[in-house]
Amino acid sequence: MNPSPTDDTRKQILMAAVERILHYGYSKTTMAEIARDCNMSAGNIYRFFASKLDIAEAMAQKFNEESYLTFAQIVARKDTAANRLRELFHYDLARTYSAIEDEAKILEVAEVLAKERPIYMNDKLAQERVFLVQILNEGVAAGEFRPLANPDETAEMWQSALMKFRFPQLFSKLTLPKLQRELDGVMDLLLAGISKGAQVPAPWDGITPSTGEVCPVTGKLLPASALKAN
Amino acid sequence: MNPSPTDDTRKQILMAAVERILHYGYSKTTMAEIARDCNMSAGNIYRFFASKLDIAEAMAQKFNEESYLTFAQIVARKDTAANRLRELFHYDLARTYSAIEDEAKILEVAEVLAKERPIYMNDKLAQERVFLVQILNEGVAAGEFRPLANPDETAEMWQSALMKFRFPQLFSKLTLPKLQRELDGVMDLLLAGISKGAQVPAPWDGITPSTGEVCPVTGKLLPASALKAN
DNA sequence: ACGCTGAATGGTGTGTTGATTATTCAATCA
DNA sequence: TGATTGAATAATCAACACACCATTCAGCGT
Repeated sequence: MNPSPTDDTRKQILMAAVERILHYGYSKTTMAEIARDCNMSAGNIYRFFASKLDIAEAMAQKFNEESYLTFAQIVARKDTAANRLRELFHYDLARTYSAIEDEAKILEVAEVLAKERPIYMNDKLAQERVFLVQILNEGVAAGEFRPLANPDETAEMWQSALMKFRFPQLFSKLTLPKLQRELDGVMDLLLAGISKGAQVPAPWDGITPSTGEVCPVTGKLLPASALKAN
Repeated sequence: MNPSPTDDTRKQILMAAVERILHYGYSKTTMAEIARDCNMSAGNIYRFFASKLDIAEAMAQKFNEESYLTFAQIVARKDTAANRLRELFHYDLARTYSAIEDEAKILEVAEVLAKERPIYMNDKLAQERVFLVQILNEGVAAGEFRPLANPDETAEMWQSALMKFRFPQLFSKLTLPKLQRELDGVMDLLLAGISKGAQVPAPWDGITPSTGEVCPVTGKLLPASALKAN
């Protein structure tokens, strides 16, 4: 609970690592260098972090927790639920984008983490979903949105649909204004989809009328001429 | 117009290339091998394809055109617009997924093309959008959907939101049933968003009430403690 | 005992060399 | 003359040796 010396050392290591990684990149900074910055041996770092990858994860978590502070502010703000959802996603996009712009090396951390720690990406999404669900529920309670059968699932679907705007690997070469306009467009659709008058589509059974060849397993149409016979 | 000998040769080269690439992968098949299969010299291939990459593109285009045949069938089908949209995306997902499953080497072609020919990916999206716009317009005309200010833009937004389900690089490690369920969930939201009663959200000005620090440039909130001072 | 070091280890990058390969083009063929 | 070849070229790839680095742990110091 209280700041133990262990926590301090952990923080010190993390700070040294962040500084070096932001400057030289993840792969170019070595455990020995981080240790030297902290006046300790490389081996000793392992008493505080199980691996170099865990340092990257802690770094990302720190970055994300800073976002969560703002997310919390946005959630608490006196505004419509729709506006708060917009705020939240726009804030996230702008922050991630500018982080990459002026700290290009941070992209490498994101890539390493996405490849080597896919579970962390899921955790991150789950953490963020808490804020989304909160806003969604308030929007429903306020009569702004239609009743949602499963708000947590709705939040997941939002994340799915907005994936393009949340992962640097996917947008790093598009311009921010273009991304912002597109994000707005998708959110228009999603917001309309949970608006009061929206008609929830009937569950779809996936059965396809028989025109053309039908795959016996999935019931889906096959192309008129398949690359390969099934 | 008529099948000229030039077209025949082109087709022959493409067929030989497809066979080899599907079996050995893109990088492992050489122009010399393709040429040998066609009883010609490697140099001669360049009279029919400007580069090896163009062969990959032609291969992808052929694969996609097979899909477009089915897309056309789906568009022409007697069903609700909503069901046809579902059909179309489910068909595309299932076909792409199974292609990767039983022709793993095809993923390499997709990756090479995405990296070396990003423009082709845009073309592909534009080609597919034609089908989407058609269904959207019919849905509006039939009174099934609300009037759409700009159907082409709506189609773009759909593509944006469904990106996760259309690019093998993004989903190759998830299971098909999981993907199908998630695709349905996102489409539920998107369909509700264009349903008759849906309320189009008011345009958003992006101005944020002043709580916490505000970035002078974007007007967006900064995190309580930023990684780096601006 | 406990916290730490620094040498040992295995795996992973890196640089170099020698093929392979995509691509071009002057020369040949029909 | 137009279509095709195959040698020439420059770029990329593969293999090898070597250095480097993340990670471990036996032992030292406190």
